[in-house]
Amino acid sequence: MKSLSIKDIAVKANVSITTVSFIINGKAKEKSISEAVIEKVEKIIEESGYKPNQIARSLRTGNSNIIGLIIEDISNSFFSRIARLIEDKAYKRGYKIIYSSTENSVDKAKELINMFKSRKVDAYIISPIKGIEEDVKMLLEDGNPVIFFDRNLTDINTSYVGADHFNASYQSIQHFINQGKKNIALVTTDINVEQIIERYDGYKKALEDHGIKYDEKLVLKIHFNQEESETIAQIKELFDNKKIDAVLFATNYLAISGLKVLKKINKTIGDDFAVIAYDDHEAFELHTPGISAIQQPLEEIAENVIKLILKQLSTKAKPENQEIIIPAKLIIRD
Amino acid sequence: MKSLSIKDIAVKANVSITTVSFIINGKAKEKSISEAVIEKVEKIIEESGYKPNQIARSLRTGNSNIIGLIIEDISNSFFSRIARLIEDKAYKRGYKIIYSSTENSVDKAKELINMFKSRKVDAYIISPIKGIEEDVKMLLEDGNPVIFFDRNLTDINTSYVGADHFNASYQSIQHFINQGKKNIALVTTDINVEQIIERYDGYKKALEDHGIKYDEKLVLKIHFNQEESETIAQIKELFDNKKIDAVLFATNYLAISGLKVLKKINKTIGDDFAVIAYDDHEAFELHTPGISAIQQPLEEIAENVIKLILKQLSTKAKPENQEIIIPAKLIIRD
DNA sequence: TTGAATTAGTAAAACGTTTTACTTTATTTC
DNA sequence: GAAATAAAGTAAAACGTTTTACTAATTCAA
Repeated sequence: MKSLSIKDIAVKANVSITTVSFIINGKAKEKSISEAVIEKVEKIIEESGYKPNQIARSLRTGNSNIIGLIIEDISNSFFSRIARLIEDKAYKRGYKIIYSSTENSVDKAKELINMFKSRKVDAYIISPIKGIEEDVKMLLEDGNPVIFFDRNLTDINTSYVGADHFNASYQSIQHFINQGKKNIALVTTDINVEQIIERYDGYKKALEDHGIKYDEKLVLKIHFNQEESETIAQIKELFDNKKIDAVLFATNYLAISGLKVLKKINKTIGDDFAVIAYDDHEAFELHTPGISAIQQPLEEIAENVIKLILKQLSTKAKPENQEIIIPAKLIIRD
Repeated sequence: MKSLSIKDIAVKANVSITTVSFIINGKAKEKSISEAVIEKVEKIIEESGYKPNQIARSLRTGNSNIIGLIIEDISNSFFSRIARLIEDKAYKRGYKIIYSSTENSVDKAKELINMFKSRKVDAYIISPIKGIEEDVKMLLEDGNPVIFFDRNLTDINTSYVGADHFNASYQSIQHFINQGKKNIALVTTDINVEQIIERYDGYKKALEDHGIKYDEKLVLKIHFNQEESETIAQIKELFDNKKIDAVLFATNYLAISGLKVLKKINKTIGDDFAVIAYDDHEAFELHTPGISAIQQPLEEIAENVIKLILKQLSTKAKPENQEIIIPAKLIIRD
């Protein structure tokens, strides 16, 4: 069964295609279509279950009502929760989301941008990685709304929404120091993105400000794409060989690996060993003892992202770029 | 800057649009375009960075290379992990995924189906809910490939991939009974979907088969969309007021709520109180003691879903419907 | 050497909309 | 009662592709 087209409706109603189109798009009044015709056509549409072909629409109008979302990995709970919030809010405004994961590969990210471009998405929400600067610049030159979130690329001039990673990290370390910790380790990743660097900077600055010497050996940089077993081995080595009384994990999955290590070597978290994780996780609340964590304001990030995007989509003129930095919250658990 | 069209390329190369189209689509040989022309055109395409407009393509060909994925909630790790696996495999075959969450609302699910329909997605992957039967039937009548996963709707005739919920549930209860448990509770949800019913049936049958009387009061059905605080209160009431030595949680988020209750009331899991969760979760591995869980074979589910879809997409004729039921694995943790 | 087959390519229709510019009829204005 | 305006609607172009059916020139076979 072929699906109905606007023409079928026009024939049934014995009016022109144009008239039907005006009615569908709510321009009937303004185009002076009579009340009688409007009713007749609407009835036929209703009864037949006709739905306009969005593809044809997109081709003609040049916009798709689709927003492209490019993230690192949809199976990471940080991203999937943000995605869900964004989807929700976008949906209410008639936009759909089409998403893809980059897996931190520059090539895949570039490919995705191209794919979205050829699909004429109306806007791009990107958690960017280094290496895609040129592609993003082209998008912006072509007048596409682009918003970065979670991570920023400093040499690109577009709006950004993210948490205040530097301060969150700084405060965590300060918290450790206030507890009297002296040998504070950082387990982070080797991916070269701003938000990770900021966490590192916050760590370092907090140590310096409190007169603790920064010791490179207490910083473990885990290679991004490696097997978890290897990560666990590396963290274990750190814990085994260094005198450490506190650790900040720069991502939640690293913290989870770290907790597995602790479980394995039977080290308990308590007065002589403290842990904070960046990005909260259900496992941390349930853990005994509870694991302190830095909670990113997911809802606020999603809210601001979608607000900026919708504003850009509704006004033709590109508004001023904004950098929205939202404080993250340190949740202390016993 | 307007983006390039096939016409621009044709003009630059001084050939017809048709010729360019043939070359783009790899039909040059078969349509006897000379090697020289092919090279010339390819070079121009390469240099100019031209990418065909997928919307125009879709309009003309009637397919979009997009697969619609309709799930309950992308922020649930079961779905987000499946989504990621499906995305991955689809991407390798040139398909993109467009997803949306139904939040278990029939209206939203129907709306999503319509939306996908008007976007002419090539195939539908759906974790269905009761109430959308008619809409799915229409999709099938129109010749759209539709695959259900995780949950089935028995009166709809289409392929399905899912775990063997009945047996997994049965085995869990059997495990409890072998441990000598007598008062085994089930915490489940009130959503009326097959996979949840099967888990319930497995619970009941296992009890009966082992001569334990089924006691309705030990089954707690949690309302789907309620606040977690309420869920926690209800579980707490169950634990407080009933003599229970083992609990099967029918979903991982219920198990998490349940664990929160245990933590709150200071009840420890051990010889006199056992827990199994349906669907594994990182928190369960980390928990002390580890929480036993039923692990659904995510990878295999995704694999089979995409295999069935791609098969349907490559052959015009609709292949035989298949029901692929994959055993789930009970992971015993101490 | 002719007509069939092959090679190399193209013109134009079609996909389903939106939108511009237009027509026709009725009404108002003076 | 003629000119201007309003009301009600429509024809046709355009969006950017793919694809069918065609042409023109060359080669081949007998």
